[in-house]
Amino acid sequence: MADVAREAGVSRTTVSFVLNNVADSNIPEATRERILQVARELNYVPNVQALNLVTGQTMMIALIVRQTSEQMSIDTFTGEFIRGVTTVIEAQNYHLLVHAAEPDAPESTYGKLVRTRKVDGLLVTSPLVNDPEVRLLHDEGTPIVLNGSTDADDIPSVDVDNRQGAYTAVRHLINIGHRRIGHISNAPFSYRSSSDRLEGYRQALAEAGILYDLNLVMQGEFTPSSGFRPMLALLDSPEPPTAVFVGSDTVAFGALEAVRHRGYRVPEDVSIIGFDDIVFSQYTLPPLTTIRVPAYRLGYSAGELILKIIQGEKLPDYRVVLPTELVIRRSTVKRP
Amino acid sequence: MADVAREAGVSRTTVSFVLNNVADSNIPEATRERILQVARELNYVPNVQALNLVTGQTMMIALIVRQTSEQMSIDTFTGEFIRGVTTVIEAQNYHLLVHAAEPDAPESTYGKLVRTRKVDGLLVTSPLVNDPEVRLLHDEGTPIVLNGSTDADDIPSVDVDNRQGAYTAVRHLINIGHRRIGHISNAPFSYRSSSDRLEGYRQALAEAGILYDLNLVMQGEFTPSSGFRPMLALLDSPEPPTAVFVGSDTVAFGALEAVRHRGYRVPEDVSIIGFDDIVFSQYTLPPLTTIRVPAYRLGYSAGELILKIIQGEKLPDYRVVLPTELVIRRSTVKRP
DNA sequence: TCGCGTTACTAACCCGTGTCAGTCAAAAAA
DNA sequence: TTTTTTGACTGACACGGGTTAGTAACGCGA
Repeated sequence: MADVAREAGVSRTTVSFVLNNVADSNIPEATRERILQVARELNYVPNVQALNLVTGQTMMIALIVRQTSEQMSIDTFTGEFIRGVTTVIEAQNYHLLVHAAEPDAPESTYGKLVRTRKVDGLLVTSPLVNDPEVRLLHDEGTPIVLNGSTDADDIPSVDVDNRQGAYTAVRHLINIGHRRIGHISNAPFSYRSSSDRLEGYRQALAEAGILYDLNLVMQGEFTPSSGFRPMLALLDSPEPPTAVFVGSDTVAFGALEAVRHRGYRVPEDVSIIGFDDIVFSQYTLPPLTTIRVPAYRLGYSAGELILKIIQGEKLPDYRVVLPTELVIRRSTVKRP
Repeated sequence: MADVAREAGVSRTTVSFVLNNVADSNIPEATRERILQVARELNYVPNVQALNLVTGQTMMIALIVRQTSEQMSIDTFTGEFIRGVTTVIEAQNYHLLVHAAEPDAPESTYGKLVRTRKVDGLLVTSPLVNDPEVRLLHDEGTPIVLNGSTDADDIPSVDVDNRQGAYTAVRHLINIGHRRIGHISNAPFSYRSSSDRLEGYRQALAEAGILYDLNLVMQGEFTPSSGFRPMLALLDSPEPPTAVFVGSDTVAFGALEAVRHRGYRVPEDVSIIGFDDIVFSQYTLPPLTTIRVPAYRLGYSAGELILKIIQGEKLPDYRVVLPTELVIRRSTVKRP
């Protein structure tokens, strides 16, 4: 910038005024043109580091991901989510920093990012949603948005309507004649998403006057293999279900496998409905009926929300809840 | 830092010396202790922006991804790759910036990142590997590592041995008695990965004395649906193959679907082998025989390589080629 | 007592930018 | 003619650190 100033025969201040289009700095058109010309010739590009230093903004938002390698390899959600986030924030000149929080290093691994002024705000994905560090940072005034629901109602978050989605799924099974309906969760019930989905399941049953039977409720944990045993258990129970609501497509793959393993068929012997609608659910045998979760739009919303918070907008409600959608394919069928 | 200096009754310089453990600055233990104590009390954290400005380093590496939303939703590779990269670079205090390059904005969208000093280096994923911008940046001296192979041999890159992997796949089919073997690519043949895999396919055929038949070679494009039609075409041909090597698991899913669609069975009527070994390949019906690509390790290697380049290490060879592994499951079977 | 080498620091400059408070000459108003 | 206003700029400080060159005080040997 100093070079440009020298070359154009003006002060650095003037160059700054011109390049930033500062109002009330009456620079005549001739000078302005000359400066722009020189800047172009000298191939001037501002140093954002210096800019950040003086403005106090980093134009950077961190996405904190805590997943094992195994989870990551299964996960198509995060990719779509990232795409949604970047689409919004890059349009406003922000960038996304992806940070993998180590499961064993319990704290301050990501708090450091904001304390050292590396980023302006934090997007935190679900397993960390109840981390005390999150609470602390939020109370310190750090712009933060959770992806997933917590019990902490005052922290901004973005999530899908899990209860409603589960309700819709089970309602669908009931509508097509099922009364004995099992459930395998997507994750341990300590996760809010799991307990919310369970609640939706129970609500649908209650409305239809079906008794809640604890023997029909099993716990899955993210992976296909975690759906295998629970499904076997359901099939082997004295009074097996005619339909099962699985809280995650990925877990449902293991469940499908288990049904085949016992020599039964989907959907003739058991109907199965999943949750998430990942791409591969179209290609299982049979294609999986499921509840669609708009991963891209969740990311998009999270991006919008964090930007608003960073820019100090006062919003009436900091929580975004997106609707789900029932996608009927071939793994569920009318009970004769 | 000025606060710490004032509180400790020393100059800012001294504080800097102590905090950075500068050699040859003989600060007595007493003073050192006092400064550290005050820094702790005042909860001092350095401002990395300021540090970056003075050191000229940003401790930031960008990963440039160019994928459509649809590709992203299928992709489990990128997630694992990211995990590999962050594992290495965060250990050295670097961070990863993920940038989604718009397919329509052809250039300088990511070059800007390095020119404005936002990042110290670039990791570029495959669709962009032949982008002229890449060439330009490399020639300008930007530290850059490609994920995927190009014809430009002088640019550092990380990739799997595509030719060898394909060779192994087809060799496997030949070993179990197949002679009429089709191929559906993972991507258009303009992609280096596709043409390399095709080459491996041809090499295996040639070695076994099998004539290369162009009618048996089809083109896929990333998605399951792009594997559907080509497979139908192969099945409907006058002399259909008894086995097909598909250049991508994802595309293979569509192929499996096509086989069922025509009322045939895998592997009894056609054997199918994929490429990538994504998690879901274990859960197709039948589970897919495939070639494993170490996504995490590719990311890890890419991270190591870019750090070495940034730190100015002169390496004999800037190209990393990782081996693949044959994973035999149930979609391939001995030809009677 | 003087000179010199250590020890324990510090003043001042630099990185690349934004921005406020002036400055100076020319034009307009009194 | 003198004063005021306007136009066109610029000097200097700030952001939060790293670093080089230098200095004051002290101890020690001659």
